[in-house]
Amino acid sequence: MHFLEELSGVQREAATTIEGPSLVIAGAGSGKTRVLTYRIAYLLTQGVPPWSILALTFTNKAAKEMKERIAKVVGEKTASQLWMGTFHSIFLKILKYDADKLGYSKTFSIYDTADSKNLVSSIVKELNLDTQVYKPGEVFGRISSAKNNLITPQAYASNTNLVAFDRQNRKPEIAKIYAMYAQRCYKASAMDFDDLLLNTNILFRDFPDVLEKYQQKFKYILVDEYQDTNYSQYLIIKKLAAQHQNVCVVGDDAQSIYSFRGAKIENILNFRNDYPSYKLFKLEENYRSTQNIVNAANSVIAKNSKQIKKASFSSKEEGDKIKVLKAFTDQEEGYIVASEILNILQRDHIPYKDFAILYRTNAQSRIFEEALRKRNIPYRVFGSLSFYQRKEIKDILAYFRLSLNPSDDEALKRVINYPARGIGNTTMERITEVANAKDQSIWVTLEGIDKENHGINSGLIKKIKGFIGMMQQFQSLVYNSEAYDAAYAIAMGSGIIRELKEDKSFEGMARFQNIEEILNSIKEFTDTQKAEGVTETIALADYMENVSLLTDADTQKPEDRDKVTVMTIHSAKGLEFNYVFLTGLEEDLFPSKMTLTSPEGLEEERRLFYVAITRAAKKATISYAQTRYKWGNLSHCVPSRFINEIDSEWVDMPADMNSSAQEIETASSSGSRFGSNLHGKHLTSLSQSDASNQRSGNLYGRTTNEAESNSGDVSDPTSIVTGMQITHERFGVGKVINVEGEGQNRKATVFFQSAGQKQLLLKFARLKIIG
DNA sequence: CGAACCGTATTTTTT
DNA sequence: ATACGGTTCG
Repeated sequence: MHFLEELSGVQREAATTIEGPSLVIAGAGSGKTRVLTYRIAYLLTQGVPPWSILALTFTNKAAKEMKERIAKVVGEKTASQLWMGTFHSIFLKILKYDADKLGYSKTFSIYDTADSKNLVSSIVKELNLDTQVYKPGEVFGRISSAKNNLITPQAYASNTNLVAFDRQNRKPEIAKIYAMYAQRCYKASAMDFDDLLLNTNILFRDFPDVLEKYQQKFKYILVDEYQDTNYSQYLIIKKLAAQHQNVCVVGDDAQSIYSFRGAKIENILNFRNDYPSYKLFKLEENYRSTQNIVNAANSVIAKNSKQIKKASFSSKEEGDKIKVLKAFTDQEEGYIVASEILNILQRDHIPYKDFAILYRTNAQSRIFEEALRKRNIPYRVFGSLSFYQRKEIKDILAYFRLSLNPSDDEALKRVINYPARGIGNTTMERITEVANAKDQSIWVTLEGIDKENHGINSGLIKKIKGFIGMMQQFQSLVYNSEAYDAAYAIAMGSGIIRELKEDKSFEGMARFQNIEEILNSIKEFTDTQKAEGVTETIALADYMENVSLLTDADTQKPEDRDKVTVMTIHSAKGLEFNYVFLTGLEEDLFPSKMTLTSPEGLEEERRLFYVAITRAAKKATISYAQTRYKWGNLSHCVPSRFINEIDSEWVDMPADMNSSAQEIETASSSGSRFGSNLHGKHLTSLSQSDASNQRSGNLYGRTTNEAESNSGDVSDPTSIVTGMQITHERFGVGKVINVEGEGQNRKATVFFQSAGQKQLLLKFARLKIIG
């Protein structure tokens, strides 16, 4: 058990105290993954069979990495027999086995968020309700949080609080929508993400023998990121652990950032009440980050009221202070961050993968993508438009789903007229109406289209029959062929391949490649399974089970190994990087405007900030922009309160933290017309890293004669208007995006081919109009 | 039915 | 800015 030597005193105790309930409070970077990994390895070396260990992680990636580390200690074969994965994937596995007990098909589908919202939307329309009032996303949110609190439609309708709340919000029909939604999912033999947990609870409640089977099976239960479990998850664990009580939960209340998904920080705070005989382990030493980073993070989180007391500290070097970068525009923020990365790269010769750019919202990714691409810095964006959310991927997966589960109405609606086969909206509306009236799936209704045509003409019936015939072929394929063969036949037979091949546009070709990629991944999946010793035929159903809960963070291609990571703070949870750029630190963006309605909301944003900054091992850099495009127009930004909440001891502020409005004023009233470094600085305000800018700080500092000798110069600022092409004496060709202000204060936002977006005070700008 | 056009809402975070 | 939904015309 040499591996235990890699653990510190507390870590080792936490890893080897295996009997009874344990609560491990693990601060950021305190080696909690290591503790979990070695605890499992330790259990295995003590003779505990791998299949009696249940380890629940927050992401597939975390599970995969942990499994690999365990495999190194105990061997591949043993590690592969562990029950380790996300809540959703583990309970999907359990539900697959007993789905029929709950009245679902064994090949039930999984509705992703988009499917769920579509279904809600069609129910809202069906009930003749206003979609402006009953916004699908919002209604689905209500449904989702009800499910995560184990509130069934019946319970919802009779819960006076919920009903009163909805009535107050002028949405009294939500209970009804929820009931219909649940019914439709059930009829379609489909579960949404929340159902995977809810139905597990129902299975355990209604089938005590099943519960007992798993209670006995799982002698040791481990839960990672316990602070982010919701009530539904909490109860599953409680039930499973009831017999052996060998439950070890690991978490950090300071890193609870998923309350919007129903996570209850109370779960970790109340552990002591649920398991009074629990043992507490506090991992307080941060082995990841420098002292400066840990101190800065602590100084901010101290502003929160709800927390378990712990003293997080670092014994590593002091390190650099947190650096704060100010940018004039969002574009410039991208430019500065990219420059800074390039600087460090050139100075230290370190790999790209040491860097991460983090932000609050996915919408911010584009600017960084552009900036990195311009500088040829390889990067990988996570989230935003995940591979599995792309239209073509969802289309082909819908064919697979419908082949496996003909009741899957959402899949059917997606594919019946893609590629176009002349079965349009009117027809589908009619069919759907009949299906709903008869309380049967659309598929069954289509099958019976002959007998009672519902005002559908013979041409259409022929088309529908064609579709049915095709799907029936696919249905037999998925059961009788290997996964890849079936998938390939469906891709061809459905006409998807033909459709995409015809599209010669750049996007069309990309879509075609994506289809190829998914087919390859199926091939890869079957090959891996075979390599792992599975001898039966690998069917498409096996692949679908595997793929339905994957996110793009789970799929790393070899060529992605050394790239700058670009992602939201939420997805960065659990990861670490030497250099972290925490961007968009502006009020209403981070903290997000949506959260500022409640103190709890702000506290969660603060925890998010804590998570973000503690991702950094060596250095954390914070940036904000003074202006940013929101919904297509320029808006003014105020630096985030979180910047000021960092104890000034641990942070390097830019010389002036003024707002841009004040600066413009200073600039125009500062007297000297030329040669003012101040103007050069604030108008370009590029990074310290851009040496050429620094040196040409007085770029406007020409003599009047020189300037006037240039006959094309703009002498009258009012002659600059939006849309005009101009050249700037240093930035070159650019296009005027926006002009605002009057007289001396007139300024223009200009997009330059070479330098990106700049804001220029026209009074000082040397411009030439070229078109 | 389907392509083309127009208007509007969208940006919180994810399994 | 853009994507999506709804409307209109061929």
